[in-house]
Amino acid sequence: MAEPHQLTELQIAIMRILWERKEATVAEIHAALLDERGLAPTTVATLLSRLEKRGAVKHSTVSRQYVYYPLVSEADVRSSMVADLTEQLFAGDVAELVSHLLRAQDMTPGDLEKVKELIATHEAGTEVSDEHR
Amino acid sequence: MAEPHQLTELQIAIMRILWERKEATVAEIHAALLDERGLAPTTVATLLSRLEKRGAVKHSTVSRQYVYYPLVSEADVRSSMVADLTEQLFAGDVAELVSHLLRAQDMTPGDLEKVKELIATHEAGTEVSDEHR
DNA sequence: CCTGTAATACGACAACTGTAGTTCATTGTC
DNA sequence: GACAATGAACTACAGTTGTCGTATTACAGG
Repeated sequence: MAEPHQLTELQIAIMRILWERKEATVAEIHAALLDERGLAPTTVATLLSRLEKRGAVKHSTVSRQYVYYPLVSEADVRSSMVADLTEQLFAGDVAELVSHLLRAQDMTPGDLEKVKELIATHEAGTEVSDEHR
Repeated sequence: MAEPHQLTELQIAIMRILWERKEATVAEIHAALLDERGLAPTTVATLLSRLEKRGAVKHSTVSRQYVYYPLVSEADVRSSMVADLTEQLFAGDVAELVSHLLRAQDMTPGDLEKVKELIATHEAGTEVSDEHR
C-alpha cells in the first residue's frame, strides 16, 4: 500500500475539492473538475476508489450515492510532499530551498514582502510565548 | 515525450551524481548508488537510457563505455519541480509555501537564521547593482 | 410487478517506472 | 586466431496511473 501522503497532480486536484468542501459525492467532484479536465464520471469514480483503497479518503453511502471525505489533511500532504522534495532536491536543507526560491525568479517582490512579514510574525509568536513563560 | 524536468526520486538520485561529477560512466553511477540501493548494473543502464530518450542526459562513447552527462541543470529541475509543487499544493502562492515551512516543524531555528541572512543578502544584492558569486 | 434510470462495480488498456535476466558484440589475451 | 571478459542492447514483468466502456444493481414511477 502506497503512502497516502504522496499524491499525483490529479489526485491532489480531487483531494483539493474534498478539502474545500469537507465532503462531496462523485457527481459533485466530477462536476467540479469538468471545466479544466474533461474526465468521464467513471474516471473520477475509479480515482476515488483507488484513493480509498490506499487510505486517503473514505466514503459513506447516502441514498445510493457515495459521499467521500478526506482521511488525510491538506497540511499532512503538504508536509509530506514538501519534505520529500526538500530531501530529494535540496539534501534536506530547508534553507537551501528558500535560497532557491529567492534566487530563481520564483519569488516576486510582493512575495518577498509577505515572507518578511511572515517571519516577523512568526518570531513574535514564538518569542513571546517563550519569554512570557 | 515526458517533461525532462519532472523526475522521480530514483531519477533524481542518478542526476545528482551526474550533476556533481559533470559526467560519469554507467559503472561509476552504479558504484555510487550501490551503498544505499542494491541496484543491478543493468538497472542503472536502463534508467540512463530512458533518461536519455527523454532528453535529460546524453552520452558519448569512450573506449566501449558510455559516459553520460546531464542535459538539464539541477537549477532547472529544482525550479520546475518547486514550481509544480507550489502550483499544486499552494495554489501557486510562494509565500504560502514559506508560510507552511515556518508553521510546520520543517524549519529549525537554525534554518530560520539562515533564511533571514539569505533575505538580507538577497536584498542587498538586488537593489545595488551587485557583485558576483 | 415491470421497467427505465441513475450509480456503482468491474475489467481493460496503454504509458511509465522500477527491476533485472539474457543475448550480442568488442576487445585484450594466449 | 580462439576465447573469455566486459559492457551495451533487448526483452520482460509487475505495479501504478490516467482513462474509460460495460455490466450490474437498486429505486422511483407507472
